[in-house]
Amino acid sequence: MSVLDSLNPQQKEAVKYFDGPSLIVAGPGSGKTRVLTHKIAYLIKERGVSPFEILGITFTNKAANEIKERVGNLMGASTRVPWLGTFHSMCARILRKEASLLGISPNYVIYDTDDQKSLIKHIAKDLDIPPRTNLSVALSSISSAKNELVTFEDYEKYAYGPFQKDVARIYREYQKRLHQSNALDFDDLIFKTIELFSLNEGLRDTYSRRFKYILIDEYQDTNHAQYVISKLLAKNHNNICAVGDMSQAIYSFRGADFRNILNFQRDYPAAKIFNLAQNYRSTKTIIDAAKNIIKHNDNHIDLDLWTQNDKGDLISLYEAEDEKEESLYIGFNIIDKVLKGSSSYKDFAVLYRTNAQSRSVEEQFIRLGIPYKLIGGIKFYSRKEIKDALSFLRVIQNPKDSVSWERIINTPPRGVGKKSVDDLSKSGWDLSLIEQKTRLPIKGLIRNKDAMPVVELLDKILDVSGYNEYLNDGTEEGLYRLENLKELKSVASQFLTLEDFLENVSLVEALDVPTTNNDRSISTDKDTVTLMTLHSAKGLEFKEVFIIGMEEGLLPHSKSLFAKEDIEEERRLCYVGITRAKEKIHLTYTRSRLYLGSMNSNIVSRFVSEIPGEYIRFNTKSGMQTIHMDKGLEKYLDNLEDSRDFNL
DNA sequence: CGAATTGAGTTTTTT
DNA sequence: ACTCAATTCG
Repeated sequence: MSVLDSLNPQQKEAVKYFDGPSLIVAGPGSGKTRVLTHKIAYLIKERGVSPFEILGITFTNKAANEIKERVGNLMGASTRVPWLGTFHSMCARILRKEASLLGISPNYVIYDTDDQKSLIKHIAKDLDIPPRTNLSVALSSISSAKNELVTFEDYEKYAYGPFQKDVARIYREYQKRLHQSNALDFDDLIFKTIELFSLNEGLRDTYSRRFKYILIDEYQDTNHAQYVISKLLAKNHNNICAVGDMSQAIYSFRGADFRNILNFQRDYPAAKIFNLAQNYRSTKTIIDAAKNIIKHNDNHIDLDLWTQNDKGDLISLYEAEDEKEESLYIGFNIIDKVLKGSSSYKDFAVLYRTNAQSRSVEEQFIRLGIPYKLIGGIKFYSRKEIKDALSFLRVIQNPKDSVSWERIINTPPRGVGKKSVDDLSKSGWDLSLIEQKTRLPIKGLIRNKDAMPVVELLDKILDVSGYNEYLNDGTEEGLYRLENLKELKSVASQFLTLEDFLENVSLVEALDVPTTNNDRSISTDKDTVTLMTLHSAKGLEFKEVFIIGMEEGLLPHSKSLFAKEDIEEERRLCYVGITRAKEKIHLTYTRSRLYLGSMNSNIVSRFVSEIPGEYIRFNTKSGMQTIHMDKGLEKYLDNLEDSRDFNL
């Protein structure tokens, strides 16, 4: 059996093409992951390429793991799987090995957004930056600069006006302190790797020669630095395969530049283009509606998506009184179908533009007894106790890490005040001085860090620092936090070295730790409705999808209304949402809604009116009554403890 | 030092 | 409406 079997002709062509650059334009539901995995398997199995010579880059680590697993299935477990990861994880790996050439020691730590914020706050104070300076904006300016490969020297040269001049000073100092702390931020991982490759042509050549085949997924969401590094790596063999779809570019707010995909042919003139336009996921109605919306974008290359699937149901549109009724409507619809046995909870997803919208849905789902999981929201790794525990580990791994020291030097409170912190900071976090002031036996732990399993190290430091005792204060909250630490320990137990563990924690998004109303289990295959933002829905599919808040000001979001390109991105977001559904789309909007504390009356989203009327069935309250009167649902509601106020 | 009160800022989010 | 951070008070 060949790895080419079970592919359609276009997919087959895209998989088979291997000598030279190519761009695979993959519409939603067109079997993109299938093509990627089969292409890797094809190269290894039928073209005799060594896994060692293949590099695969994805948008998230989750996607990388999925591809790893699926390639493994195609190949049989004995074959080695190629390098697969994100741009960041690839660069972290290269730097871990080669960073000494840049004067960075290999035990560097990676600073996340919180670490960056506290560092920058310090800097602003020390440099006497005016107190009203918006430091978040300053930080994102620095981040954008790095994504555009602008050094602080260049930034200083071109800074215009007082704010940018301040940012320039912060940027310089920020880099200096990162270096002193032996730390890199996310942007640095890529920035420094590019720097490394330009300073050391031989090294670039080594990696570029090694990777005969480079595959990059979600190419429309790459930023400039990522674009440059992929070009550097592809220089020798020119075998770069970019996969993406401009209609699904939704991350420009993070520096992604979809012109990278539009310019692919200019950058690689020999490039062959493959279009995957057949959709296997959705009904004709859904595909047609999505196409009608996206064609309103000027900046849109028509892929002419099509499907052989049936027409299916019409798109349902519901005008609710307010957000409560909107949520109730969703809940009733779901219960009705589950009771009838035609669907189970996991077939449904509720998608929204902003996280704040999830609350009313959650409230009603809890009342109605609908199990759900909320994706996003509070991240596991940004919880206080997790950050504290990791800071303890990070100072053991890298005793120069000033941000981590400042976080835990007086946690739990042990009488180290501002003055002492200053002294310690000035000493460059001198370990003897620290032990003297805190009685924290840190030296011994640093000496023995590799002599014991990570979990044991974690247990020890949490004990000797008094952290365990500090949380064990008998409160509900303390117990919950200890529970979370247990979770962290179970993750830690999967790693052999401290370095491995810390790198994974920094680079890999929280293992699925969704909050559920039933229990705190982290198992993901529960029969629950999924609640998430449109952004996090990319790449997923559900039988039925509710997109709520189809209102001007929410989708498109009010902050996007001023610029045409921003509206176009909102439209792509809507397109992504609609194409998640296999069988049915429900759109809802409200006459008025309570949002961030004030009442708003929004008009229905322009994207709704871009769908031709013949695809839509307008649902009214009386339509709801027919569900409401249904015997099964009525009985269900009667059995609930809190059955007040269910009349619409 | 730590608790309590006030105040600003709330799009999307991965790495 | 609500969170989170910064400042002020005991």
